[in-house]
Amino acid sequence: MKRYRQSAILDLVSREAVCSQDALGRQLRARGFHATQATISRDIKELRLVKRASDGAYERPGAAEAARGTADASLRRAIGEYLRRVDLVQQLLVLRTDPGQAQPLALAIDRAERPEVVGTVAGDDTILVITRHARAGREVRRLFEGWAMDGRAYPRRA
Amino acid sequence: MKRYRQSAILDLVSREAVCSQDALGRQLRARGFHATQATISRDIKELRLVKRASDGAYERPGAAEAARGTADASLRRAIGEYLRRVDLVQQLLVLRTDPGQAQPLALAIDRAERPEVVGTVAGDDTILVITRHARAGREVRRLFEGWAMDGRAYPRRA
DNA sequence: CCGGGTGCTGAATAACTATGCGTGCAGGGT
DNA sequence: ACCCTGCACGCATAGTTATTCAGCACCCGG
Repeated sequence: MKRYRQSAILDLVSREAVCSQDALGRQLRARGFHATQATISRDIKELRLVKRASDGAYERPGAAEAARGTADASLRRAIGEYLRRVDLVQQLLVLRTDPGQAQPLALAIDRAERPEVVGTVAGDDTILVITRHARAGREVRRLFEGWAMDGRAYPRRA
Repeated sequence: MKRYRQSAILDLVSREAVCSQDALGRQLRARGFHATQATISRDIKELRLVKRASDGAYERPGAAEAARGTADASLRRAIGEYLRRVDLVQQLLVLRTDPGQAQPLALAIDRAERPEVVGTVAGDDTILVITRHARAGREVRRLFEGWAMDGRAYPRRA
């Protein structure tokens, strides 16, 4: 029983954002498993799942990295994860992240080696991206803003 | 204030396993920050930290992957994380993991391309590793068992 | 010098998760 | 057959985290 149930948990969690063990319990019931929250807590621990603070969903650690492909896909993912705001001044792009996240995002931008981007300077929560000219800046902004919208569909609690 | 505090949180969390927001609060106080659990909860959410179910510690997602180097180091890490038991029968090594973890571990073993290992077959929580001969099997077992002991030093709650 | 925002925070509390304890159910040995 | 031992589990509850509600500071336009 335990084995099948735990597999079902992995499956459920990979398909959709499940934010509480009770919710998981209900989903499991729909699949024919009956388990209390206590049991699910133990399962989750054994499966070494991780709970994201940002939306409370459970996931397998490294699930994100498995989905990661090229440097470009990586950048896309980093943007979806870290980018908060974008401002454009001529050919200079000012990106804001939550505190401490500027470095990883800047790294992803550098690695993507986009031709329009001349270079980046990153502080703690701000990145300055220098593009070749204002036109390139606008393009990059549009691109980044589009990506930033992508991963925003997690359910919130009521 | 918020910014500095959040940076301190990232720093603390990367240095040692912190399992609760109250504990984090105490550590912060030692560094001169005063914040209630409510504030820390919000910080953790903004920083998008993740809470491991296995030991309750907070971490940055991808912290593990950043620390990852060669395929060998990756294997080492996967073993520390997933391997539960090892049995040896002649040149056949039977590895046990928690449910659903056999596939990722087998993948890591394959990728390491160790010369003693001919191939692997993985189910849900069991991996069969075929080595060239019994001697090679013993070597690999010793190696894996050593690695499996490495990462076992997380603090537990009292 | 006001209102009206906005952002950050603490206190209280609701929501969620972990765990001690007890039960029942195999499997193994005597 | 009977007693161990180990495992899985539920119940109750302790422990941990998220959120709501308010208050305060700051800023900006009138």
